[in-house]
Amino acid sequence: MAFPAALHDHSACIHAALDAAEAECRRRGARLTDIRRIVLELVWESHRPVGAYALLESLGRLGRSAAPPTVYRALDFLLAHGLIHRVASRNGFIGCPHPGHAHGGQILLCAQCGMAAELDDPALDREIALSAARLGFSVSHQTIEVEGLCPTCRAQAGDTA
Amino acid sequence: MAFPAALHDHSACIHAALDAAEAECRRRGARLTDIRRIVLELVWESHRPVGAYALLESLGRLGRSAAPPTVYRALDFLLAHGLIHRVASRNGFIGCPHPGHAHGGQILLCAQCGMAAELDDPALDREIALSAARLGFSVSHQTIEVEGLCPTCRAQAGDTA
DNA sequence: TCTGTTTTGTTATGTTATAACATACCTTCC
DNA sequence: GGAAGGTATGTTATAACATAACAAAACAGA
Ligand SMILES: [Zn+2]
Ligand SMILES: [Zn+2]
Ligand SMILES: [Zn+2]
Ligand SMILES: [Zn+2]
Repeated sequence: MAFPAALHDHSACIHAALDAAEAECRRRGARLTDIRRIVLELVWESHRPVGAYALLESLGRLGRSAAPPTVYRALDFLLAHGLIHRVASRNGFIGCPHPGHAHGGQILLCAQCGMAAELDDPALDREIALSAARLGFSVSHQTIEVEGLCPTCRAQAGDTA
Repeated sequence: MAFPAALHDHSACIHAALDAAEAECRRRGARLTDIRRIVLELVWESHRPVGAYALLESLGRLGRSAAPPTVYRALDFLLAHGLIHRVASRNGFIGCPHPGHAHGGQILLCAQCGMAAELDDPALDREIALSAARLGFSVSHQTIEVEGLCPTCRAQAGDTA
């Protein structure tokens, strides 16, 4: 899962995500309604976490103005079916590039440009489960949010390490 | 860092935390004022994450009623000096049992009883840094919040695994 | 004591999230 | 087609979390 480059064909990202979502919903017998699809599309407008109220405004700009519960319900649906991840440290949401494929949320966040990417390292999951087990704790769900500098921003800052 | 047992001498936890905080502030030349000490004590009232507004109410009950900024300022101070950790997924705060000793936030949260404990596994930090580096990402700060069942609650649920 | 700095108080407001209930919309079975 | 039951959305209000901006007080060093 590479970090998104500053410039890339982002419409491809959106299309891929929407297609994957359709497929996943079909597979699960879940209904990807208009509102849900639109919200997912809006979440995918960038690779940065988006807040619920920003989505609300975007909806308004599309002539689909709504109240908070509408957005939160759509987000809940998308979360429940693994189509987006919640970014707790930012009160925001990002699209998941590979729904269906089981994985906990391991998210990299660039402090400079705000871009997010998934780490998705199974060794990490294992290490956490193992480490927790040593304390007698059994893991059901984990949130990993890592802040730092993305490759692009490091290069800009002259970080050659 | 063991998971706190359901029944334990919690006044000892509080005393130890307060003493450690005094020491750490002395060492740093930071002023642990009345309000800050009281808020820290209130954070330590349990091993569960506490919200800012719950602290506000507790303060009121102590006859020390205050407005939100007072509590948030105290929390900011305690965070800045590593005396508490923020639990992003719960909008809450827990006391740090070993301030001074550098460590990222690795927090275990029991879904049943709500108790929290720190994992504090350096191997985990290393694995994250390494894994991120493979994507060209340099880590500055990480939030790990793991939900699951604590030993006590597992036993209660009959989980023998 | 004076002076500058840090801390706390106070008021107002911004931001994020949910409760509760009404309405509309599909789906299935008759 | 029409009723019944479930699912989804609309709507209003409010709860929960967090900060901006400025005033007053406490503190520390000269
Ligand atoms: Zn893209
Ligand atoms: Zn970046
Ligand atoms: Zn304790
Ligand atoms: Zn428990």
